[in-house]
Amino acid sequence: MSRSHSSEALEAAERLCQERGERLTPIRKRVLELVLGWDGPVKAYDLLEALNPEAGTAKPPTVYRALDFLMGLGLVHKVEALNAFVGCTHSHDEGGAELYICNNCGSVRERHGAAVPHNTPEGFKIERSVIEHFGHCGNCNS
Amino acid sequence: MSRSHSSEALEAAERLCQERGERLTPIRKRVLELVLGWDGPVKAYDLLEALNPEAGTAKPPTVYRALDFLMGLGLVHKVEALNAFVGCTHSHDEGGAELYICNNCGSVRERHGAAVPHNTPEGFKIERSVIEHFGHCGNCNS
DNA sequence: ATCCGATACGTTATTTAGTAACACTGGCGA
DNA sequence: TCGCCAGTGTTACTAAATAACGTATCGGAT
Repeated sequence: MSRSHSSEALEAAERLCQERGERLTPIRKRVLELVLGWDGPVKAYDLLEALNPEAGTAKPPTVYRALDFLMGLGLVHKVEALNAFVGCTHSHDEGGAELYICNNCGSVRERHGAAVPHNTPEGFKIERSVIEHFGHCGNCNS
Repeated sequence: MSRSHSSEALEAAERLCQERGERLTPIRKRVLELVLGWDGPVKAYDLLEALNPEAGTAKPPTVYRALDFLMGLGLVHKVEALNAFVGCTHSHDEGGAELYICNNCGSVRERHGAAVPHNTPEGFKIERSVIEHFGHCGNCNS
């Protein structure tokens, strides 16, 4: 399960913030750690709960604001079909990710770059794509 | 705006139900009509509202049940990123649709068949794909 | 120094989405 | 005619997300 070292991702986050003149505040950092360390996609309210003993009594806006910020940086993606969030270690530059989500173990694999639609309607200019594949990963269907 | 004749789609729905031994009850039919006739993706609670003067006081389960049924038949798709629903006139057989949604006018175009991912993780078996492109349609970006 | 504006965070409340659980009904086959 | 069952009604609740406004903190300009 995507439990890759989050420490390097955190450093990447720091760097990214520097570059962009953004601030990786304690809350944002903590949320990022939680998302990265989570076993599969994580719900906002689960994050909230995880956040709470340690951060007083955080409320929904707190976690949603942090998530929005991190998504803006491309460090976190939302899984639209699950209303859940996944961390991203690639430090890619924009251009939506393509997600492969295992229904069995919850693991998420991420791919980038243009599974270019072959069949775009005449004149349609794509600005954002949501691409989420659900199924069974190599471990779970063997 | 996808205001194509819904009458033929309704007939197709009738046929489909016959084939499968399902029943296109008044509520289901009415919901399908509403979705097909709607200007762009429609929210469940807007359907509920539209349903209400005419159908007594429908409650959420009523509309969600109808939508689930219609999705099962492939006559309605959910736009995951919007928590909204769109009608489908293609009478295709399964195999998730690929949606092009205009951020400006709300129109939705639908495509089928395999924008086959070029980059699937080793061993991953896809069972369901959510593919939603947002941007501007030909009418709106010209 | 201190004032200012901007950014982030706290807090309350509300809206929007979706489902669980159970009761009722009407048709249809045994 | 009995009993099943799919469909619907109904109540209540959980989950997801945001609006609106108040408060704190930091950095730069005066």
